[in-house]
Amino acid sequence: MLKCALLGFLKYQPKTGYELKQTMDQSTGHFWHAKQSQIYTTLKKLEQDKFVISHAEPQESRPDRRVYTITEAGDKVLQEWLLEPVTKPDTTKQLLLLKLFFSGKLEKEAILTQLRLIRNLHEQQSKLYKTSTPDFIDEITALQPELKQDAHLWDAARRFGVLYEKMYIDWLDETIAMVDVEF
Amino acid sequence: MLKCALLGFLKYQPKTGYELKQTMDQSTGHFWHAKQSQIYTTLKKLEQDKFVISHAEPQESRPDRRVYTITEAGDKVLQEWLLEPVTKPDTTKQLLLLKLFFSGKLEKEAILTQLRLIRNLHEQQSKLYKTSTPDFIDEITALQPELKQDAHLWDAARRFGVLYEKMYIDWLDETIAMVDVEF
DNA sequence: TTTTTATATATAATTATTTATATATAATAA
DNA sequence: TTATTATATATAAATAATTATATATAAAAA
Repeated sequence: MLKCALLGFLKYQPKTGYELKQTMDQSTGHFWHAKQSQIYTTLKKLEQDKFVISHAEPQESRPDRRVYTITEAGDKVLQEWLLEPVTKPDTTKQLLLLKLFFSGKLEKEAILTQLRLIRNLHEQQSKLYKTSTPDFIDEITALQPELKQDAHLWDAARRFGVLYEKMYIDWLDETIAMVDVEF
Repeated sequence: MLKCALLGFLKYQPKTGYELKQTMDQSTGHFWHAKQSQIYTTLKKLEQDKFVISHAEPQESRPDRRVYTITEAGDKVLQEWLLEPVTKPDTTKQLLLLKLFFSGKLEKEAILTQLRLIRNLHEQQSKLYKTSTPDFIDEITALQPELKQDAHLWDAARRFGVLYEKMYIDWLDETIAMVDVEF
């Protein structure tokens, strides 16, 4: 799937591995991420498959930038992947839920400490999504009107993050209250 | 992490790989899962590490059952893992969000089809969580009063599933309406 | 002035996970 | 009666992902 994600970004414009890592972290980071090493190795595979081509751009006093460009074949697999229906809900792995599930014999304070720590993390995460929707879409549309629909979908993904963090914090508060009463 | 999950289950009682797979699917399935093959190979590693021991139970006309029991060393690592704080929110991978993110150039109907399909899946998933909380806890507590706290935590995990599915469907409805207007 | 951050790429080693396959039988459902 | 589901374990092969490491320089911050 990372292959398709990288093709998706390269469809907008050619990029280096370094730039792809940053773009991912800043845009899809909250629902799709990859380590730097995985991005570089996946770009190599994509080039072997002829879905991207690369060229080196020399720089003074730094390693060459290797810029990747999507090919027609790459564009085709991207398009096919986008149209392929998603047939099952994602099975996410939630470390906190897993630990909590087995924590019945822990002391009350150990559980509450765990929950409060995670609450802080989600509180912080929640703040990252504060930009308001209309502003964001207006800004993009003013500069690049051809990206209007893209901007709406990017914002939908952001809104997912907003709702998710709100839900998570609500659940934590409910759960903290429950542990406080029942343990 | 699967290692710790398996130890967590074996702490309650000895189990076979087959039973662990079923127990996982039915309990932690919505926030932690594993394929059968991974469970069997992980059990082997756990036995090499002396965190579990196994013995074969002969059966007529079927392969022997291999029953795994947690050891003292295994119990210790489980305990340590449970107390270790979770230091970052889980970075989940959401295939639908990833596709949607790159779908700005697709036709309106292609996007709506994708979103409606997923909505059905989450609608179904949502129904799996309907059991009411007090009933569930009462039932377990009546039979095994020593599991009262465990039952409360298991139910907290279930409630997470309920809230998550509700949030997801709300977001899908919002997003479907947006695509309907803007595309 | 020393450390950190940012710019840039790359590989090795390990761990985690999935997919596919093999074997074998009994009970149940179509 | 035929196909599927449930019971049971196990390995091979492939893919995905993480962790660690190496190299090199400039700018900015502590």
